[in-house]
Amino acid sequence: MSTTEGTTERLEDTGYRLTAPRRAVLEAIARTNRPFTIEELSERLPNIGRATVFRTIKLLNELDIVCRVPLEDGGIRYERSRSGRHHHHLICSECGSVTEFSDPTLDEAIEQNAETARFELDGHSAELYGRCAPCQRPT
Amino acid sequence: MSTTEGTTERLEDTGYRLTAPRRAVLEAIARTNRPFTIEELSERLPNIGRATVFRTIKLLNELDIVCRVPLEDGGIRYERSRSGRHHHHLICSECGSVTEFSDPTLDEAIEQNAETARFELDGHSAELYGRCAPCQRPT
DNA sequence: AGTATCAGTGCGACGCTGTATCATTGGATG
DNA sequence: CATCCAATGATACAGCGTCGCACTGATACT
Repeated sequence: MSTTEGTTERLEDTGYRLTAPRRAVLEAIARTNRPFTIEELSERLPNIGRATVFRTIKLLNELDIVCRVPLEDGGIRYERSRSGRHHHHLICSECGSVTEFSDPTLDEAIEQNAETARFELDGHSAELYGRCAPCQRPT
Repeated sequence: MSTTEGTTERLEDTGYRLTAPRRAVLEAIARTNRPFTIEELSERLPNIGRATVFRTIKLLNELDIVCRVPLEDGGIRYERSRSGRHHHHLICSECGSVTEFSDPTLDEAIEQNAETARFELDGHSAELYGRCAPCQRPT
């Protein structure tokens, strides 16, 4: 729910319009607790054009309200960003759950490598694939 | 050139057939020094079916002979893997060059995070985006 | 060497994900 | 409440990759 709250002002402050479709997308996302594809989201919003859903998610991604989650197989899902800031993902291949984490040590290791290579770092991504704790229980 | 050499046996040893199209793809890759898209590769091999190029690259990727390079914009390029083993990428958004690097410290930081979250790690990816040293020269 | 077998190929159709176009609509502002 | 232009919806399109299927040719067996 806090997703919808703080966000409406975010949109306005950034000069974007708060329209009915955008509100609908935000609400749909707030009601979701698992990573979703655009297609899934679009199906749950039959009155909203597919293109608009794509456009809205792209926008929300730029505003760090949702984040892109690249899967191991090359697929893409999205999830509402809990922290709203830079982070990495633990992606469970069993149940599909995605957990965010931040780690200064990890970020520093990345920066260190860039520096060594005299590489001017703009951004980076790091995804961890495997099985989350609940999914490790014996079958 | 070493790409073609060691690889032919790799294919045979793994039970795959060494066919003319696969040889052609390997040679084309050996002649390339920059990351490529399948489409580019396919254009350079007009006698080889597009599907076959896809299939071959998929195979070579599994054998760690080429590696997938996910770009910042979501696009995918491939590059022949120099090390043939686990590594990360420095991806220049200016010239598109891709540099491999390995760093035990980085890998360890990743493993540490997985452990903390009681996450059973299968694999991970880390991509660094920015500008390589030559591209930082004043315009 | 001759032949049988089936992995690999080529072609074209298809599917999925995302974007472009463009006429229409409806928020924000004064 | 009138104006303006960002945003929308519908649809066509583009890119990337896979599928299905008939054919071929590399490998193994005799």
